[in-house]
Amino acid sequence: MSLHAVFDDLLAAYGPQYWWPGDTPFEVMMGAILTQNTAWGNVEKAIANLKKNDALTAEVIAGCGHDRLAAWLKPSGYFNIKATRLQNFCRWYLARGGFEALSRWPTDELRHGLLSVNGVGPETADAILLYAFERPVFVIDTYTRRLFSRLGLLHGTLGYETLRGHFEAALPMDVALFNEYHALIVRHAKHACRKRPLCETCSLAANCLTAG
DNA sequence: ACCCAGGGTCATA
DNA sequence: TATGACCATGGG
Repeated sequence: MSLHAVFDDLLAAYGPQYWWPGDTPFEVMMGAILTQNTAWGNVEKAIANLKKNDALTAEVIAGCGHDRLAAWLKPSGYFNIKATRLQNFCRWYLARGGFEALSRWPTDELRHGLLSVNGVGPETADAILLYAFERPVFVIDTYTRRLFSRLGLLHGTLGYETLRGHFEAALPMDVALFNEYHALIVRHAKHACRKRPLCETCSLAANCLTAG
């Protein structure tokens, strides 16, 4: 069972996922921060609040008061921390000229820049790199660790960079492939059901879905 | 009434 | 380097 085979299996089971769920690169970036340890449905509510108030722009988020931003973010949880994180990011983003300017940065420098923002860790940075800037970076999340650990293809205790290196070495450095692969892993994980520990949709190992 | 969710930071040892 | 506390709403 190779990383290629798992991808083929997931794609056959679920079909293309058309990620990231967001209309613009900026929405993708905000969603990447808001979804930290948070169910996506709650993130959608927070993003809807921002849109309803014409606040889904770097200028508004960077410039508005903390408490007002936090109130819009309330449904996504951790709203005080996330208000600070969104403002940290937007101020960094604007100070460097916004999306067009950042699009010209080499991937390594852009990654370091993203990681320099307080509140942006490796997974958030990589999600932004892959889904907003369309760079070939493999995103490692808890679902990825859990699934491949249970399939016996890697040790879940390995560090983030080590895991990312394994995937990127074993697969072609292809944006479309990395995009689809991560999306399929999340799609597969959301199929999890505690009452039904066997995966009935694809042919992956039994018990590859359940949490814990 | 639990458990979990598409993490990250900070304080300790 | 490696744990643990903390952040917080909402769905199952």
